Amino acid sequence: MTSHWPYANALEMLRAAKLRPTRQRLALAKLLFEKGDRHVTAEQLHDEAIAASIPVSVATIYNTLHQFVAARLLREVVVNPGRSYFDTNIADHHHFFFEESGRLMDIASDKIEVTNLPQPPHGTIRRVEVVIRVGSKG
Amino acid sequence: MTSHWPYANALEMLRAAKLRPTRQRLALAKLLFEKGDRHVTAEQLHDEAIAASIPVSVATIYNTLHQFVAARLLREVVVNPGRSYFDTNIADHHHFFFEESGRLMDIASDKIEVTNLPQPPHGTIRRVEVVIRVGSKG
DNA sequence: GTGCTATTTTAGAACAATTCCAATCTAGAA
DNA sequence: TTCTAGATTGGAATTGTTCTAAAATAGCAC
Repeated sequence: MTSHWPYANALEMLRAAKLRPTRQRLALAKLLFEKGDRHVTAEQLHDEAIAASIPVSVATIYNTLHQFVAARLLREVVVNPGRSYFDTNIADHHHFFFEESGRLMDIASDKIEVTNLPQPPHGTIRRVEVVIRVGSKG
Repeated sequence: MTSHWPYANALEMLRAAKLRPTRQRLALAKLLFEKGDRHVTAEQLHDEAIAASIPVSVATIYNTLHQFVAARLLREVVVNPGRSYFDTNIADHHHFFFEESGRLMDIASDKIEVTNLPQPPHGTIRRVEVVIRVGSKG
C-alpha cells in the first residue's frame, strides 16, 4: 500500500469515485494501488491481470484506465509517441524517463524548483510537467 | 525566415547535414524552415506539401522528418499519445501545450528557471523538458 | 551528353496501440 | 426473483507509423 492511498481498500475507493465496483474494476484497482507507486502501460496491466487469473479484456483495461484518470485516481503520462503510461501517483511531481528501458521514475515536486512560470496567452494552467530524459551514454 | 536559421537556404542546409538535396527534401525543408518556428505533425506536413503541389508520399514525410531529427535540424516533441510533433526550433526551450486545440507554443528557456535538478540514479541527462498544459476552463 | 550505381522515393501492405460496436452479462435496486 | 442501467466482451475498425520491394533519380565517371 502506498503512502498516497487515502482509502481503506479498493472497494471504498471505487465507491468514492462513484464507479460501480465490478469484479474487473476491483481486481484492477488492487493490482494498481496495492503495490505502491507504479507506472504501467495498458498492455502491462492486461498481462498482469491475465497472469493473476483475472479474466479481463483489453477493451475493459482501456475503459477502466480512462475512468480512473477521469476520477483522478490515476494520471496519464506522455513521454513516448504511441504509448501511454498511467501513473498511480497523483500528487504533484515530475519524472525521470530512461530512454533505453522505457521506464519512468518519480521525482517529488519539492526536488525540482520551477520558477518564473510565464502565463499562457489564454486559458488556465492545468499542469506543469518536467521530464528529465536520461540516456545511457553521452 | 527564422532567427534560428543559420543557413543561406535549404540547399546549403541539406549539404551541411550531408543529406542529398533531392526534390522532396528541398521542398520539405523550405516548407519547414522558411516560415519561422513551427510545430508540425507528419500529417500536417504531408497535407501542406500536397497543397503546394509537391508530390511526396507519407513514407517520405516520415523518412525525412526522422533524418532531420537525426541531423539535429528538427526536434521531436511528445505531448500527445499517438502523435508526434516536430519542432523547427532546436534551441533549448520549453512549451505551452493547449489541450483543446492540440497546439504547441515555444517558451524561451530563459523564461522559466528550473533549478535543483536531481541526478538520475544512472545514465546521463539528455534533455530537460518542461510542458505547461493549458486548458480552456478551470 | 550517356551510362552506372548507390541512394531515395514510392504505393501499398504490415504493424502497434487504441477505440468502437453490438451482443451479452451483471450489480444492485425494487 | 425480476428488471434494467451500466459494464464487459471479442472482434472489427481506426489511427499513426514503419516496412518492403520495385521504380526513380542524383551525381559521378566517362
